[in-house]
Amino acid sequence: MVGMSLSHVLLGLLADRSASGYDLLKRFDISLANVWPARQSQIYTELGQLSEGGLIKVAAEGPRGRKEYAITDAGLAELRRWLTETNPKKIGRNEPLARVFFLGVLTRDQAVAYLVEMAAQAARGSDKHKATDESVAWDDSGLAIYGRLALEWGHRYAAMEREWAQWAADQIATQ
Amino acid sequence: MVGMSLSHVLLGLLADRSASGYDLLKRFDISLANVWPARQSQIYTELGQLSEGGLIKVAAEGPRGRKEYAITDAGLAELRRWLTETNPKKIGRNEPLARVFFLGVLTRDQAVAYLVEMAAQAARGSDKHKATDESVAWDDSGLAIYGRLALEWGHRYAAMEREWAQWAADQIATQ
DNA sequence: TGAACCATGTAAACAGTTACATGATTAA
DNA sequence: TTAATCATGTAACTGTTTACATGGTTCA
Repeated sequence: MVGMSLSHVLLGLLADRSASGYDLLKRFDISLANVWPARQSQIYTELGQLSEGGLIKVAAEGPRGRKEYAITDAGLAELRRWLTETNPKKIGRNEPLARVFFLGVLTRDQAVAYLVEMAAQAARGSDKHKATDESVAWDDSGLAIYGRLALEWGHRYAAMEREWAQWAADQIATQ
Repeated sequence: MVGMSLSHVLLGLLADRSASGYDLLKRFDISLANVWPARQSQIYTELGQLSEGGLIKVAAEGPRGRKEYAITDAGLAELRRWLTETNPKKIGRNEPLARVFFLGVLTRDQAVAYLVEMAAQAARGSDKHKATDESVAWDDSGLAIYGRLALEWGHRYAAMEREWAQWAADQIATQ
């Protein structure tokens, strides 16, 4: 097990259903893009390593060199071990918020504009969430059930950020 | 300019006040640890590169080989350029939330326990924020003013996550 | 027949973490 | 005198991004 997190995310997606690298890439885009982004090259590399390590296997080959991967028993055990016996590291990087610390080097107008833009971005995020919610064909698989919980998190996050950014812009503007 | 983000964060801290690598390391811990963590080795390496690039300079040398860095005019210009002319990438990794997607491979009790622990963690985060707020000697520098806004963000974030996790645990438990 | 999409793979560069390594100064 | 703190630096490794490279299949 080389990559500690992307590898487990891939195991999680394959636990829901077998898929090719290409399928997984698209599934990332609709579900995990906001919490664990991954590039095409990284996904293919990681699939190769997981396969070599016996945590997934090529279950079928299709046209255009398509390889459909399925999780193995060892992979499922590893996924469960990761979820129950290791702690997620909670610290995450947040560039938009990191920038806020340094707005003091700009003019007040520029700082307010930055915060207003953050609020607008959050509002746009809300709309996008709503659209995703309506467009995704939710089945009753575990991934769909928990994916909807995560979507609700995104909804609340966007609302919180919009309100905070409006409040912050007001603090600076009326200071 | 090699590192795109840590380098700018260091410029931002040095714009507030000159400091040594050691000082910066501690300032990270109290202010930026939750939005842009950085290790000692990374900070020292980056300071070397910024210095080589003329964005900061050694303003004074003290005991034990201490080097106090100060931002240069070029560095301040670069910081402003970064803040006003480039867009922050908003996507960030969130491992605790990423794991939520895959709770379907666990038993219901295990999944609920995971969400309850997330709520507890968020509650502990709230307490820690309050403690930080009270312990930090806030001056009226730009960094202090905007740092307080970021602290309020952390406060609201923790409250949102606590409420969401409680709601989510309830959804699964009573399903 | 050409555009859109399906599908995979590698190499180089960059960013971040862990581990190692050293030594001076201060305060109890 | 010894423990805590101050202070810097490098090497190896892991993880991520960008760029390059190739070609098959489907549908209008």
